[in-house]
Amino acid sequence: MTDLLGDMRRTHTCGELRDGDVDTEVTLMGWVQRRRDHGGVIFIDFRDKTGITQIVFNPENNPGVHDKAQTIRSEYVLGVKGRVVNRPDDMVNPKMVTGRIEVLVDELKILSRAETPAFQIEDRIEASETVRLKYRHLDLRRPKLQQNIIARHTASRAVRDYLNDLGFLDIETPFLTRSTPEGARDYLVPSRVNHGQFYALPQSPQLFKQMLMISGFDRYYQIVRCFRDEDLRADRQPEFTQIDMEMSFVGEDEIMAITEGLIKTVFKRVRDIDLETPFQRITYAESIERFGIDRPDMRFGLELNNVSDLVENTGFKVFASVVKQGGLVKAINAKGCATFTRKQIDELTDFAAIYRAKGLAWVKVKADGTWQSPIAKFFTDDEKKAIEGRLDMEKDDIVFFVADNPNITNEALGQLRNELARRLELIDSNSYRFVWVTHFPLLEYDETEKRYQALHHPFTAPLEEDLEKLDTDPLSVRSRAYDMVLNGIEIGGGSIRIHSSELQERVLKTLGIGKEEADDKFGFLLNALSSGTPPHGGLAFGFDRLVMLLCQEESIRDVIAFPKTQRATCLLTEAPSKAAPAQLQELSIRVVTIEE
RNA sequence: GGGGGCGUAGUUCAGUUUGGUUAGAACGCCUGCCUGUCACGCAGGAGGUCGCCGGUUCGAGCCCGGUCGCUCCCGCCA
Repeated sequence: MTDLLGDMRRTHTCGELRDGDVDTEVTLMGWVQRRRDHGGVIFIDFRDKTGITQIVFNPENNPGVHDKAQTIRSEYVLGVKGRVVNRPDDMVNPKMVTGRIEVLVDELKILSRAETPAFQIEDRIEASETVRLKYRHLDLRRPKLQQNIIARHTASRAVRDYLNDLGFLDIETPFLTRSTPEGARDYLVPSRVNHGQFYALPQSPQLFKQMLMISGFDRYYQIVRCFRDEDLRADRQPEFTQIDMEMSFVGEDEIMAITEGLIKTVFKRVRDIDLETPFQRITYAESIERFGIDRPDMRFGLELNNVSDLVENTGFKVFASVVKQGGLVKAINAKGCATFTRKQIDELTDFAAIYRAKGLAWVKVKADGTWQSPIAKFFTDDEKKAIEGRLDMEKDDIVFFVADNPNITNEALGQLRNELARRLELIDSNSYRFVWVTHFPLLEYDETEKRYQALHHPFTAPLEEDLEKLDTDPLSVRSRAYDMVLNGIEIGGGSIRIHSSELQERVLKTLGIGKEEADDKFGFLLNALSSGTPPHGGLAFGFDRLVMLLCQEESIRDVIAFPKTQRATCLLTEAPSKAAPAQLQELSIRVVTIEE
């Protein structure tokens, strides 16, 4: 079985032959998609990553080859040599781009036999995620996944071309690095030569890229793997890829312009879609006010309205008491949806409850303009009139209210807005609406740890004009952070960084990180910051998410060649696995079970 | 850590509400026939630890308890 290939070499791919190739002698290599044996003539759909060409074995043409072809089964790997011929006029297959031709085979090499695959290699075949991940090598043969992986490559290449042309340098940063206390849980790697000590895999190259700016590299990028040991989602994997960028001597406007150009280039190259730039910008405060969440889907309306001031003294105690305790009452008007049934309203109430809303009040406007609602009796005519005016309520509308603390009201109603849009089919899946969300708060208060935390990360610069409030009213300080949001999904985020060691120490102090701890954990950064640091900032895109949206997939697993399951395992390799005792011995590690 | 969905032939599923003879269908697979199909067709056939463990029962795919796996979501995570 040595050198089955012999001197046979591929001359064409399975997706490229057309009318113009008729009478050409060609050699194709690929996999058997499907075999149709008519007793006499045998047809095979012959597949490689570029497409499918029908190859034909005719006993009149070559009896020996035809006999051999009878043993061929699905997923066998073949090399075939033959002549491109036109199909008879009434046998053209308009569904295939190669459907006007076929290859009449003279020479056949069975390069590899194959067990019957666990599932058929076709896009229309539905296999469970378990089966697909266990046989990932087969799943990856399906045309859709092949297109996704190729689109990923095209996107990656477009990014590199674009940034290289703008003078960005691709610089690698360490994977074996230091644990940082802020942010997500780290993946740890034990050190053999330093017993009892651990590296952390990077959650992002944040500090290294800032160090590179301090070193004078000006413009840096990297398409880089990052690691976070947190629970998974459809759009979250424990290892994921970022387009990581950083620039010196720039402000928000230059970073946004360059990254808009980047996204424009990627959409053009991968999907041939022309995006309009610059993208719309709104502040965080405006986003929360109008959409309830910081990643608004701009493809539809259904905006939120604050009615707190109108119901502060209403007879409906739930609303009044929420407002008096500093909460918010906000509402959405679903125009013309008074036809919603009790069941539909209950479903929406359950939906809001996922986001901790304790209830979902509603009002239908009847044909005569009066309210149909369990809470109608609590409102005076003046109050009703004021609410109707604020929400533009007309007959056949239904309005939903959430009353709670600001976080819950905004989140629950913002999510309800998305859900209503899905149910009402207001979303055009072919539309791409980008928006920058700017001026995020610098800090948030962590109730469980009783301290402030950086919303973005501790190196984000505060807005100059808010600096004075850092000590007096830290939560009102806005930052120079920005997110790029596409169709309600955050695809990238970044900020202008702090470039003075004094300000950095001050922010760390506000975060409850004292001088000693700061020196221990970020000493190298503070030291570097005081050695001549250019103003700088950057941004990182979630590359997997971006490709997912480009490929119109629902899960990033479908744009990652070898993804992990929700329990962070790999069904193909069965990672993670136990370490051999000798390995643990070398690392000076003993595994014990700690009772909770 | 919590909530929802799923787990039955190689694959996708039905069957579980109301426990009862030999667990079905489609696709795939195997054999035979078939010279123009392209989701080829026709005839026949093989194929099952009903995820796993335990319990209830004369009897469990079906009821109960536990457990494992896949998945969606909340928390967590940018």
